[in-house]
Amino acid sequence: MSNAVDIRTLDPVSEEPVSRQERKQRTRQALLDTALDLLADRPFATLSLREVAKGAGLVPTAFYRHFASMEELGVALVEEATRTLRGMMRSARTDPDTYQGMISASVATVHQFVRANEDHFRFLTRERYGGGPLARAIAVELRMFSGDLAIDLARFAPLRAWSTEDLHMLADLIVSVMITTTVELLEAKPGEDAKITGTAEKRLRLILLGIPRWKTS
Amino acid sequence: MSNAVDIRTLDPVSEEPVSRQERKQRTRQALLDTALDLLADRPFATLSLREVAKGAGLVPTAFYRHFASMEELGVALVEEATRTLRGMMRSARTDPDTYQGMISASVATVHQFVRANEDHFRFLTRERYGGGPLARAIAVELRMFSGDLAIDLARFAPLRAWSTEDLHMLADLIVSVMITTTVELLEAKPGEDAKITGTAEKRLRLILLGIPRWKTS
DNA sequence: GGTTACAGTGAACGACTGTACACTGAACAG
DNA sequence: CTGTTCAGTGTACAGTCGTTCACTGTAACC
Repeated sequence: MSNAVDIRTLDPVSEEPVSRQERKQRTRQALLDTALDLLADRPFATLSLREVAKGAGLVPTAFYRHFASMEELGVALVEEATRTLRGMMRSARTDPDTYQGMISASVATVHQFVRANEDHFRFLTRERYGGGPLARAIAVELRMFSGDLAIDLARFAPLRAWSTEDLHMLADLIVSVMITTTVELLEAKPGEDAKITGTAEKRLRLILLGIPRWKTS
Repeated sequence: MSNAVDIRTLDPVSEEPVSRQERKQRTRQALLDTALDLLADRPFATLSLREVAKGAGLVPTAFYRHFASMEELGVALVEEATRTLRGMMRSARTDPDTYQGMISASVATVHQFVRANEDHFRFLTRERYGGGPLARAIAVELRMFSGDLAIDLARFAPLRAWSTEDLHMLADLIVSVMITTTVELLEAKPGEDAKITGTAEKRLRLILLGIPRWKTS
């Protein structure tokens, strides 16, 4: 009566016997993946331990072999999505020579990363404002993101003389434009990407136009 | 054994006998109010019909006398919160003579309305990104908000020549700054208000500084 | 080769969920 | 005064929830 399946026969590619801890890590990842799937159209707080376990092909109690609670899985999800976010920031960090080059390159990077990791960005933007501990964890990460951006901005000649407070103000503003753009991309119907990225570039260009006239405090 | 209480004796102020439909409207409002209370630290989707009913002093089944489902209550909540939002927009619509005057007045209005209606703004910002039908309804409302702002902006001399597309781009940018400011206010610890509104004014000032140099398309 | 560690199973629990149904009593219309 | 309307009650049911506990089989260890 057992409908259990020998996992080793499932994937014809990996014939080598997988170690036990490797298998454990795989099911852990399966739990994270199905959770992310289920989160496509609902907030994290509505996920039940049971449906995540079922989605990963597990009996409910087996869940506890990997996470002590759903909240702990949520934290792991934040870490995973955050890794993607940091990857994006690393990709965006270039030393372009012109404003326009910097703008279009940054927007293109955001566009590319959002489209390649929709689940992660949807999760981050959803839960950022959802309240609870996840929102706080994501807020901390975004502040780091913004702080790093401020440091990068400080290297640009027109911003050399700016106070650190004003640099943070500018960085936050840019980040908020990027978040807005991300949400727009995630809610967009197919074919609207070009328009969204175009508007995003405009917004950044307008902001940067104000820089030369700014009197820092 | 009945612990029912004659409602008319509860409030010593309103002695006059209230009509039936008036009473119905009161309990309906009680349902909305307790829902808003419970939403202080969790997303709407986690609210149960039973706890909202209990919070309003009702037996679960009585809930259906007022709303066909929790989702319908959510829609009513969006309408209520949206009314506050429109009130804010109406208050902010002045014809100031200077940029700086317009900026500080607008930020002050946002500050005042957010502090006076924290529940409504928390609900709106939380559910805006929470997915589901509520998020869509709120998104529609915010687009209207942004559209109205674009029309207002069109009256300013420096923006007379701008294309409507660019005006919408600018309006969206300003709205996104206002939303960011609202979230910051709602997450602020006591005493941080001045700093937050100050930063908000800076962000708007920076944006407006770019306007004269903008070449509209 | 015998023993241990441990990922996953399956049954059971008490609490909570939305909803159906028959009801009560007071405000209302005639 | 009489009959109707209807906001609110109480009971009940079928699901789902998180969590417990004793268990099984196999990879890993000595």
